[in-house]
Amino acid sequence: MTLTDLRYLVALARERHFGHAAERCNVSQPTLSVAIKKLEEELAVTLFERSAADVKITDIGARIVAQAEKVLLEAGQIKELATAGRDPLSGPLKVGVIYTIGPYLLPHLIPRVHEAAPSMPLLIQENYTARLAESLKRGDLDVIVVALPFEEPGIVTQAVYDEPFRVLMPSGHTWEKEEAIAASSLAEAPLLLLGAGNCFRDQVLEVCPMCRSGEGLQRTLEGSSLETIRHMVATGAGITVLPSSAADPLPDGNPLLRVRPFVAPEPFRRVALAWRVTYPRSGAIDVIRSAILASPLAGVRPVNR
Amino acid sequence: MTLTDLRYLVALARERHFGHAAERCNVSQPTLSVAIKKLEEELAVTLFERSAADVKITDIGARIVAQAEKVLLEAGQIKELATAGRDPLSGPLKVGVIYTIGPYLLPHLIPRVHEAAPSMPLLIQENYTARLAESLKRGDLDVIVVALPFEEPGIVTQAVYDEPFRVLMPSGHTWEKEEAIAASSLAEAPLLLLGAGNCFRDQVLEVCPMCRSGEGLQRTLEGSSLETIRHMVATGAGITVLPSSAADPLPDGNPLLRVRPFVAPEPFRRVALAWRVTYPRSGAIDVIRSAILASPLAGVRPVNR
DNA sequence: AATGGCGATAGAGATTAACTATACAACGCC
DNA sequence: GGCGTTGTATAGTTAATCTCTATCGCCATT
Repeated sequence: MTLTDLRYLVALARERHFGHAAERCNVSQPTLSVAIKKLEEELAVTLFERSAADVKITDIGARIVAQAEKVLLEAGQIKELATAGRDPLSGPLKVGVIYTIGPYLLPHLIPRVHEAAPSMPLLIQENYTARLAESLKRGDLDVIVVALPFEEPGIVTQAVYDEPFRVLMPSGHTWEKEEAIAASSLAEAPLLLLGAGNCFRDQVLEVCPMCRSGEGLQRTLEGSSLETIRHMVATGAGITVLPSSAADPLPDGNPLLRVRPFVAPEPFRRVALAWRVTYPRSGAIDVIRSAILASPLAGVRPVNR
Repeated sequence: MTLTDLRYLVALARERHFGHAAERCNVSQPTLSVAIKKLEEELAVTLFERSAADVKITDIGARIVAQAEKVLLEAGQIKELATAGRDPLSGPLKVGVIYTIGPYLLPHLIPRVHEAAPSMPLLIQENYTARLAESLKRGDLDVIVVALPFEEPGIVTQAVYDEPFRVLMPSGHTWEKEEAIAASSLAEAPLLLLGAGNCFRDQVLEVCPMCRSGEGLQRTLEGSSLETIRHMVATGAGITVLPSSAADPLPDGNPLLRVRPFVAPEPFRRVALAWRVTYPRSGAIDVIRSAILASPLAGVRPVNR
């Protein structure tokens, strides 16, 4: 029993004439005859009474035809689903973003994606890189926004932008009069850092290797966020390093805080998109990338692909 | 897209492993691989993300699989319908009976059929032979009970029983003292007859050809029934001829009526079943025949097949 | 760098589906 | 009653499709 057989069956039930039904199915009369006969043998029931005068459907035949129509209808739905699903910009997209990017990127990203792909709602999760990577590999996420380096088997990445780091200090700090800060000097001040698991923490420590050893001078704030640290800096608890998208939007006239760049070469992080090599909706990822690049993130430099 | 493809699809969605899914479908892994690939091409959507680690279903794939399961379920219903319909004794049987048999046969027939084939309800219609024949050919009836001769293209008949004719007369009639009545004498008395269209009327006139010409002596009662005629005979309006199944059950002590046989050779009618040569439920017809023969119809003689 | 698991691909063989041509059955017509 | 017409079934051939075995290639792991 195949869907073709069922189509023949339904056609014959409608036409009550092998020749006409065959014509409607664009096959020859013997083809349809044989198919019906085989179907009757397979089901071991007589579906039609053939006589010279006409073709009559049996009671059981009529019931089976009705069921066959239902099958064909449901099968047609598959094609409809496929047609509807063919557009990579339709259907929800599950996006993951690391904590140190989300709050600054998403307010810009979301409306832009909505405009570019109105029927692609975003399901967003913020988390650590490691957690995002796991979700991505499991299929719980479709694409994630992380900082490089990021290498995972089966995952491809595409750099989107570079983002320089800034030094954030309280007003009145001794470095306030400097134009730019040298990375090496970070070890001198109490440096407030995010907890382990945040890649940004590691990147900052890489900028200033001495900070790692100069124990006591840096303080790790578990379960915290950049915003929390910013407030702590404002109270004079220490200094910190922020990505430009988090640091630069601060009103320069903020009475309690001062932002300074690093001396060249500026340390920076490279932000990238990552997805499974096998992920089929590349069009959706393109939209995300474009929307990120269209977002006004302070200080960032696009990376040419 | 075939039902087989959909079975492969559903299996793969369940197993998330080409090899295992193929095994479950009793085919080789390449067979399943190719089938899925072709399905994806036909639908122009990616249903699964393949990677070394595992097989993930896409969102659109999951929706299509759900739909495919629905299709397979409905298709399975076809087999169930066929299995249920394979028994010729299941499902209603549309039976036609001529007016001069119905009232005497059906009260016996119906309970016997119900006992022999409980899941075969009878849909019964009484009518003239010509009307029954038409309905039978149209397919509105499955089998009819008529008197022979009955010849129609595409229709087969099977004699069931012979039924002798009786003379019915009011008490006190001059023939009351006769043991048996000669057919030729019928022309002498006012003979009450059914209206045109009833085959029994023609059969009676054939028994007594003189009645046709002896005008005035026979009276045609249009729109009447044997029972009505019986009552008229009781009032002394004339005599009539009845089939034995209608005449013999009359209590012989009935004060108003007398029943006499014809002198040999007794005239009789041959009652038969008729159905389309193409009708597939011959088992159902056998049940009807057996039930008729098991019915206690007064005076009838079974006809060996 | 080697290995093993897993899906994709290639090529051969077998099955099946379709066609054309024709047989066969039934009915209607002359 | 023979004959033509109509309509379905059958035969035989060809083509498409399905499925197989064998093998490749990729990737992740040891």
